[in-house]
Amino acid sequence: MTDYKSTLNLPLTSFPMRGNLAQNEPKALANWAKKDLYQLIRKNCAGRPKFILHDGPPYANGDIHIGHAVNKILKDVVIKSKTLAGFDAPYVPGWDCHGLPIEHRVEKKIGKAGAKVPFDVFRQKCREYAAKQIEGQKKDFIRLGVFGEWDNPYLSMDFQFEADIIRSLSKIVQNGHLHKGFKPVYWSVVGGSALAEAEVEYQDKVSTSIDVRYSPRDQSELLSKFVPTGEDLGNGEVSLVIWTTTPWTIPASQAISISAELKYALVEFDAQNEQDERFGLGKERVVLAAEMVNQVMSRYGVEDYRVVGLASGTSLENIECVHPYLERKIPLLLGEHVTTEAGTGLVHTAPDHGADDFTVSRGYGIETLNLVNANGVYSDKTEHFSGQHVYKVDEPVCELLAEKGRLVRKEKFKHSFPHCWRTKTPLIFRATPQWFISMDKNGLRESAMSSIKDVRWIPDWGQARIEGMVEGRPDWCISRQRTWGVPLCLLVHKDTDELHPNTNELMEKVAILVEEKGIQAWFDIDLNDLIGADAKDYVKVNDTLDVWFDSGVTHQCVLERRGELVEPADMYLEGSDQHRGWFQSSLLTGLAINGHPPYKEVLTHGFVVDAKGQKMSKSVGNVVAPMTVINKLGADILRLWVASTDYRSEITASDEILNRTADTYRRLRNTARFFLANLNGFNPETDLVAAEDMLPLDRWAVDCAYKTQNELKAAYDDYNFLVATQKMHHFCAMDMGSFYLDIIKDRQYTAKAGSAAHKSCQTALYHIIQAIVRWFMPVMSFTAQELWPNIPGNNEDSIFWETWYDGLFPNDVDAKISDNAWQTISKVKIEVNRQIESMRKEGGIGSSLEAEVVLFANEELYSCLSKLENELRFVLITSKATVRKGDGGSTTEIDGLGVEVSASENKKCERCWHRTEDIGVDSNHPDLCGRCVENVDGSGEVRHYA
RNA sequence: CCCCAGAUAGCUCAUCUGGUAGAGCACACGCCUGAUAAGCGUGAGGUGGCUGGAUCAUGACCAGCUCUGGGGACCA
Repeated sequence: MTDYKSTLNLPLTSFPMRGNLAQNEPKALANWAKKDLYQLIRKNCAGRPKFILHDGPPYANGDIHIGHAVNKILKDVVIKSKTLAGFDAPYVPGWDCHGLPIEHRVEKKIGKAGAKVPFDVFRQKCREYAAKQIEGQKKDFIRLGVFGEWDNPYLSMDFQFEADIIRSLSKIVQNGHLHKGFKPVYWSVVGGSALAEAEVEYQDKVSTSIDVRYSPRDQSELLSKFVPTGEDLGNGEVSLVIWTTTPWTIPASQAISISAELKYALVEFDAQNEQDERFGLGKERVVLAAEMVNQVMSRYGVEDYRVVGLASGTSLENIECVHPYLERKIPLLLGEHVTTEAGTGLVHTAPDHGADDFTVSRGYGIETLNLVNANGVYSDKTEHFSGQHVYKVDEPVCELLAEKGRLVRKEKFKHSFPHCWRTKTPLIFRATPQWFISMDKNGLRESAMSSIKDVRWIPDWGQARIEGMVEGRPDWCISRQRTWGVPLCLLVHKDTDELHPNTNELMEKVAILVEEKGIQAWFDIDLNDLIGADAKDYVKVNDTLDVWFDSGVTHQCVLERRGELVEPADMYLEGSDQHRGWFQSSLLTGLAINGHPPYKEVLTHGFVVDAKGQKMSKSVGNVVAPMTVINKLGADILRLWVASTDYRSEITASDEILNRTADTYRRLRNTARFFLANLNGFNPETDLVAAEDMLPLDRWAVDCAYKTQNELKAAYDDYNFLVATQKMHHFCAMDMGSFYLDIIKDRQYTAKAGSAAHKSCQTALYHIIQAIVRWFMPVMSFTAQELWPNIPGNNEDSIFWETWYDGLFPNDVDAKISDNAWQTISKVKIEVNRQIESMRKEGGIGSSLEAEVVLFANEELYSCLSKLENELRFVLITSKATVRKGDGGSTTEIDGLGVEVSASENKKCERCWHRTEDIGVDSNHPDLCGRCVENVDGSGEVRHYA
C-alpha cells in the first residue's frame, strides 16, 4: 500500500499548542524592554488623534493585590483597544508618594520625626521608602503586560511635581477658594493629625456612657419655668441630667443643648442604686425630655417616680447651670441636633469636641478651650487632668463626678465609632486651626454640580453617586499636621492671621526652590530671604497638604506638564470607591483651577470578591494574589479573566473561574494555531485569491469574521470587554471550530496544493487570522504578539500599533449561496448530526464519513440544499449526500426535513477517507478514489461551493 | 436607619419595550486519531433569591423581604 499521507497538505506550524505562559511571558517582556517597545508604539502612532487615559496613582506602599491588577489591566485593555481603533493612546503611569501610611512605616523603622530623627532626615527616609515600594509595584505591573512609560512614570514626590502642587494651591488661593477655619475636625491622637473624611472608618467600640447632674445656678429661677402637673413641684435637689459616651470631654463641657421642639419634665424620684450607693442622692428632682422620662427611668431601674412639672424647651434657653466640678457657667442652648433617640434630651456640649457642639456654641458666642494637645494629652490649663491622656481619663472623670455626687449612672455602651484608618485607633474631635477649600465661598459646589452633568459616567449611576457626595459634603480640610507631605507654603500675619499680600508671588518663588530641592526647601527657607523686612510680622504655616490634594492635581502636574498628554483627559478609570476619592478631588481642584472637570469620561469598576461573593480579606484568607495566578497560569489568563467579567459590579475570582478562563484561553489559542498550521506554505503576495474568485463557503467565513469584527468594534468602543471576549470565543469555537474549520479540513488536506480550491480556502484563513490576532491583542497581548510573526507575510516586528484589519469583506448581496442559505444549511447539518449520532449509538458507524445521507426536503429546503449540488457531502462531512423532494426518512426538528442515514457500503479511499464507488478507477492507485487521483496525478479537483 | 447595584444551569454571561428560559465553557457518553496534553458529535443540567400583587399571560411590571457588594447617615 502506498503511503499517501505525504501527498496531503497537512497542518504544520512551529507555533506551540501550549502557551507555557508563566515561562514565556517574561522572555517576551525582556525582549520588548530591549527594543523599547513602548516608545516604538509612540513613534508608530504619532500623528493619530489622541486618546488620553490618565492613570490614577496607586499609593506607593505594599505589594500589588488583585484589585490593582484589575484596575491596571482594564486600563491597558482600554489603551490597546483605542490604539487598535486608530488612536495615539499614550499611558503614563504614576504613584502617590506622600502621606501618613508611609510616614508610619518609616516611623516604625527609625522613630518619630522631630523626636528621634531630624525632620529633613525623616523626609529623606520617606522618599527612599516610597521609591523602593514603587520599584516593587512597577515590576509587577509590567509583568501584567501593561504597556506604559514605565521608565519615566510620574511620582507625586518628584521635585517638579511637588512644585506644581504648590502652584496648583496658589491658583486655588488666587481664585478665592481657600479659607482658614477653626473648627473641630477628626483628629487621630495616635497619628497626631487631623484626618479627612475619607480617612475615617467606623468600627464598633465599647464606650463608657454616663448620666451627669448639672446643677442650676439659681434653683428657683429654673423651677419658675415649670408648670406643676399636680399640687406642687415636689421635693429634693434639682439638677439637669445629660448623657454622654465620652466622659473625657467633661473637662471641656461648656454648655447644655436642648431642643426648642421638646417639652421638658421635672421628675421626682429616688435613685437609691443597688449597684453603687454613691450614685444616689436620696429623693431628688431632675430635668429630662418629657417623652424620654419612661425610657430614662427604666434605664436607671427606677419604678417609683413622679413627673411634677413641665416646661418648654424654649423657656429654658439661657438658664445657667454650673459645671459638675468646676467654677464654670454652663448655659442652656437651643440646638437642632438634639433628638430623643438616646440619652436624656439634654446634650452635653463641648465645642472643642463635636461639630454640632461647635456650631451651636458659636451661635451663643462660646469659644473653644483647646485643652487637648495634639498627642491627646490634656494641657497644663486643665484642672484635675493636666498631663493625662484622653484615652485614659474616662475612669478618673467618672470617679471625680461620683465623688462630687454628680454621677447618676455609669454603663458600658457599644456603638459604631469613628476610627483612624491607619492606626485603627478611636478618633476624637478636636478644634484646631485648619485650611479649607471652601465649597461655597466662591461657588465651587455649584459649578461642580453643574459640570458633573457634562461628564460621561460609566456606568451611568456613577453620576448620581458623585452628585450625592458633592451636594452634601463639607468644606475640604486640606491641612495636615504631618512631616511627609507637601507644605501649604503660606505666610500668615502674626496678629491678624491674614495671608501675606504677595502670597501668589511668594508661592511661585517657593515652587522654584522646591523644583530644585524638593519640599525640604520650604522648611529650610529663612523668612528674611523670602520677604525681607516683613519677616518679623509673618510666620510660616507648617502644615502639609492632604495627600488627596496631591493626586487631585495630577491634571496640573502631569496632564498639563507632559507634552504627549492633554488636559482634560478623555478618561479616568478607577474603582468605584474613587467617587469620594480621586474622582472628587480631581473634579474639585480642576474646577477651582481651570473651571472645568479634568476628565470627559469616568469609568468605574467594582471590587474583587471570592466565589461566595464575599469581599477578599487577608484575615479571612480568601485572597487571590495576582502574582500567584500569573506564575501559575500566566498574565494572559489573568487579563482574559478581567476582560470576560462584568466589571461594573463585583468581580468574582476563584480557582474554578480562573481555570475556566484558562480553558477558554486554550480554545482561542488553539484555534489560532490551526489557522497558522493551515497557512503553511501560503504566501499572501502570490497566493491570495480575489474575493470574487473564492468559493462561497470561504466567502461566508470571511463574511462571518467581518460581521464579528463589527460587533467587536462596537463592544470595544463601548468598553464592553465581556461581550468582546464572548464573541471572540463564540466565533472561534462555533463559527470556525465546529463548522467552517471542520468542513474545510477535507479540502485543505486533500486538494492539490496550490489549486484554486486550496488557495481559496487559505485566502479565507489568511484574512481571518489577520483579523483574529488583532481582536486578541488588547486582551491577550502576549499571545497576540506570539502569533504575529507566524502569520505569513507579516514582516513588521510588532502587532501593537496595528489597527483593525481592513481586509475582511462582506458576502455579495447576490452571492451564489446567501447568508440565509448558509444559516439553513448549518441548521440542517445539526439535524443530520443527530441522526448520524443515533446510528453511531447503535453501533452502525463510527466516523461520519462512514455514513451516507439522504435528505427529504420540501420545496424551500430543496432549493436551498440543492444549490450545493454534489458538494453537500463535504459540508455535512459524509461520504454521500443527496437531496430529494418530498417526505421520507426520520423526522427532524426542522419542518419539511427528513433525514435518512445509512452506512456506506463502499470502500474507504486511503487518501481522503471518503467512501465512494470509484475507489480504484485508476489502476495505478487501486486504493484511491477518482477525486484523489485527480489531486495526486492530475491538475487538481475543481470545487464550486465548499 | 437610608440610598444605589446585583441575585437566571457547576462557571462566565444573554434573554431589547411582559407571551411556556438561551449561549459558550465545565460535566456525561460517544466518535476520530491527518489540530492529538487537540478536534468533532450527542446528551443531561434551571420551581430565573423568597413572598405577595397587578395582568389573559411575566424571570422581565409593582410592593415587601432575604442575601451580597458599594455608598451615605447616625455615632453628643
